[in-house]
Amino acid sequence: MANLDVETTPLDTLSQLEPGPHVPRASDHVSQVLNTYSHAYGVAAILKFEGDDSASIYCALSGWLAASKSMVDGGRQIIDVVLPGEVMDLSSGYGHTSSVQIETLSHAAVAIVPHAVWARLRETTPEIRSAQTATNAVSLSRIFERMLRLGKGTAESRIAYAMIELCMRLEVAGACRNGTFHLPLTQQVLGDFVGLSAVHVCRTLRRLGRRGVLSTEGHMTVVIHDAGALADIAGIDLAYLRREIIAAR
Amino acid sequence: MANLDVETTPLDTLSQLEPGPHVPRASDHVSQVLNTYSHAYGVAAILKFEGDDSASIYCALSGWLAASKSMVDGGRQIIDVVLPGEVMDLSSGYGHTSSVQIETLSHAAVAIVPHAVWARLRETTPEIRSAQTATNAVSLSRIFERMLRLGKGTAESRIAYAMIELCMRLEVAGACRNGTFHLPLTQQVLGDFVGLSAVHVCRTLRRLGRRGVLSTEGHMTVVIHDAGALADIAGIDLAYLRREIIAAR
DNA sequence: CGATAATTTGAGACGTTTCAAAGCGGGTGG
DNA sequence: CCACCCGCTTTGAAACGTCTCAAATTATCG
Repeated sequence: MANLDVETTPLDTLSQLEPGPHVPRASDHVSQVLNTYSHAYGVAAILKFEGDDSASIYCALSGWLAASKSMVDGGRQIIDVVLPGEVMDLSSGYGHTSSVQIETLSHAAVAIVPHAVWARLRETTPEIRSAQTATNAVSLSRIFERMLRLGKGTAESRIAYAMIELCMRLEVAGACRNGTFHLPLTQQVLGDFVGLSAVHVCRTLRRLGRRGVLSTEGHMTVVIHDAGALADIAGIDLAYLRREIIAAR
Repeated sequence: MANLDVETTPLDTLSQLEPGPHVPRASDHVSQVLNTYSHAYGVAAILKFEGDDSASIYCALSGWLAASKSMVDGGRQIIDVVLPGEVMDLSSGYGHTSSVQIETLSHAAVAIVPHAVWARLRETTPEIRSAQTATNAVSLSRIFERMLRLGKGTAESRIAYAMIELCMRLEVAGACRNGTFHLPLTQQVLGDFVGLSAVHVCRTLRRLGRRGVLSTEGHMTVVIHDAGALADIAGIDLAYLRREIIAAR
């Protein structure tokens, strides 16, 4: 957690990236810019501390990022995760300090683009502009859904919701087929995301497993068997949620 | 909670409003626009349901508003509150549907300004533009702080944080002096804000009272006696928090 | 002043956390 | 290639915090 290995070797695997809708595959120019500012990181590398100036956007070219906050007594809450192909723009329009810490959850290639550069890109590329507007909106909606379950909501509904949300988002990037997807997270980290202890994440996951709703294989590969039941437990309507938290293409 | 009394009598008490920094007292033009679109509501009036189109901004001229979400089983979480003089712009830049419900927490005069109008106002009034940018940033920071405590954080730290945040925000509007301020909220509503049951809000408030950290008078008038102790319980640094969650003037 | 809503307090149930120990599993170095 | 080691998962048992239910008290509003 105090790891800070910054192997800032420019990444040349960018072309392998299957971009989500937020990073239109369109213009080579965009790819070029992302490539220029890309860096490779190990697991749990801290890209930015809370309180640092936030003057860049973060695009996960591969791997997962997290924006988190911590309490003095050590507890950590993950505010949002950034999946491959997604962009996190903390400072939508202001040059303030960051109220969250940015870190990698897995090995990751990250494009850290200065705001000035990104703004210029946005001006010259209408697709980027509209995509980002939509992205900001759905990000907020997702945070609100999670917040609702953090406040009112059992362990089961938090886990169920998280699985549904991550599945839907990964589908966009083609990283989820037939309800099967891999999470590069330990149960500890998943707990930091949904507001539960690692032990209770384990128990909850296994309880859902015993009921046949989902199953896990190896290190955090999840298979959703009964999406309807999972949605009931999460307390959401799948179609409504998709409209709410996935950016329209 | 199902109340929907819409007494849309245009409000002429606007001039009484002591505007916060978000609504620069400056141009009469702004006041005029707000006045044009202002309506008076009773307690618990629902201004917008979750899922409705969101094509307006909400400015609390007097009274408090809340943005909330509810679970199917009835639990409600208040995502954010809007204090007198503050503006809530859900759809910063997109014409989507709202992912939250907007309602009044008290009697309130609310300016509901269509986006098109507000956008024009923003273009012609630089102060509005920059104020709104700053407002958006601090709103997010506050939500993140609350989210952290919703996930990790005891009842005491949630209540303590809420009191500090509300006190700081009310100071801006001149509605808090020497740590004394009034909350137009029942303990039930406060519970919906901090993610606790009404009963536990009561217990926590009284426990803090017994320790001499704060006291309450009548219906939710709060007096903070020991801000330092309260900040410790909330797990924050007062100076840092103020920079983070209060818009620079 | 009476009706109604909100607060306060107690007691018990429930869900989650913590602590602890026992199984995997994957990676590394011998 | 095997054995070891370390981190992650799994499970149990007990402690803790919060919720629910219920009743008494206090405030508010008409």
